[in-house]
Amino acid sequence: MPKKNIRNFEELTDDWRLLLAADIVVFGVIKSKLHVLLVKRKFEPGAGDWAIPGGFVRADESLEQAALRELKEETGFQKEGYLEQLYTFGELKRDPRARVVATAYMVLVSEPEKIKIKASDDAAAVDWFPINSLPVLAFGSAHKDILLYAWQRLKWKFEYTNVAMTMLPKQFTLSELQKLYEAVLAEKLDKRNFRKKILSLDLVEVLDEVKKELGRPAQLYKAKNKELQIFSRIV
Amino acid sequence: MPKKNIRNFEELTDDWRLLLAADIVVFGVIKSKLHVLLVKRKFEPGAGDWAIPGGFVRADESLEQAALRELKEETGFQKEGYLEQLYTFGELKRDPRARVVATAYMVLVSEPEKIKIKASDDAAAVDWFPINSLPVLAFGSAHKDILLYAWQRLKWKFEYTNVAMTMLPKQFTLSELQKLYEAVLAEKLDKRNFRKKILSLDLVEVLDEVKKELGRPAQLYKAKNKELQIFSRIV
DNA sequence: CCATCTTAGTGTCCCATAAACAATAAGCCT
DNA sequence: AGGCTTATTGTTTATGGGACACTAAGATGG
Repeated sequence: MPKKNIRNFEELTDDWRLLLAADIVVFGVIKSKLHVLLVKRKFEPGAGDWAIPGGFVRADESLEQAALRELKEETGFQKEGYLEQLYTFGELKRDPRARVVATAYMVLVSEPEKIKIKASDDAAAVDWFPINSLPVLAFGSAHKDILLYAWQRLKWKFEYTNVAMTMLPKQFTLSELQKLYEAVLAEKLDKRNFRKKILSLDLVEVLDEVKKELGRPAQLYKAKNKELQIFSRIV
Repeated sequence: MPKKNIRNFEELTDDWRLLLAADIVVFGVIKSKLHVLLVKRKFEPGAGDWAIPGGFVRADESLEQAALRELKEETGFQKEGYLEQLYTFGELKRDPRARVVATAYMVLVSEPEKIKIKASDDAAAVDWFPINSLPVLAFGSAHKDILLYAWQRLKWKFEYTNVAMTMLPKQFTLSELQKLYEAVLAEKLDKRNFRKKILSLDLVEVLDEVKKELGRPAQLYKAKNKELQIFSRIV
């Protein structure tokens, strides 16, 4: 029977000893498909399987710092864009080595193809995977559950906030914005209703440049406000 | 400089040693006002101040188990009703004794006046406080921030889900349901629109009993579905 | 230069739901 | 019977979401 409580910190024993991990789900859109960044584990448990980047939180850093440090260490990329805490998974037996509790974060990046990623010493590889064709993941269903939870949250954020602005380059066309929404929500949207809504919410600002590609040139816009705003409903 | 990573669990040193706490915000409505359950701390830090019930998670129990165990130990009441994880607060220097990370939970109870609460050995007192007239709280602004965060979340849940059903007795009148909404949202609602909405969402079932008090007797209802359902908007 | 291809851009109608708003009903008490 | 208290019920208006198809601008190639 463990001690009833901890009044003096020196009483701390193995009864309360656990590790806290920070896992980071990184979302980016590549070729109009939503992707997540995964690392191939080099060591046990789960060596050879793909996993969400993450690692243990040190006693002298905040949870967010730990999440971003691990991301940098494992994938070589510096945070840019949006960071949000998702959920803390605290069931027993997530890691056979010890009691581990994991707090999951979500990071959104724009133009993932331009980000240089490279596997660290601890990872055998780093790569982007389409959210709907994931490889075999380590840690049983735990990491897959986290990914699907994160995707759910991301969909919600797209429907009710302007968070999409953090996944776009400085300049973009309304068609690009719509393709981003369609990639995240995994559904087609009506072009006219979409543009009407975006413009009426005053999310974007017209630039005096156009983007010329195949077809009629498209008006370029920039985000009017990158701070998170919550709306009643967007799409 | 700490070690770069933990490959063998035996390498665990003080660099990764921290305590995980579970704090539980308990909401109940008393006399048509939203209240929270607090404990008066008997020991340092914050002895004499009021605080959210909570304590450290043991290595052999899940986060939820820890939250409910601490609630039981500190206030003497067994969980009943709704439990939801809120957020994990991981900044440094929350507790002067050691590095502490805290995961906050929210519990909703019906008929709080009927619940017997009693201070444990570790607490000097336990009591309910109206959410908008809180006492001086321990841990700087940390616990107050958690309470306000929890209240925000609760409001959202009331607007978009049927979670209110978990805060009602088995039988209730529509006026009682409306008073519950008004207590949580801290605003007056239109009686006709409210009843129309509740009935159209099929949240309740008519009983063949009425409640007689002062005035015209009121139809009694029961919840049709206590499982959490999400709607586009309720009130 | 004209036809064709490709993507950008635009407006209307209908329906469902939100919001505002007041009179009647049922029981109790004196 | 009249007055008090709380319960119950419907209509109108305004707003926003959802469905829907044609025109515009530039590029290319015959």
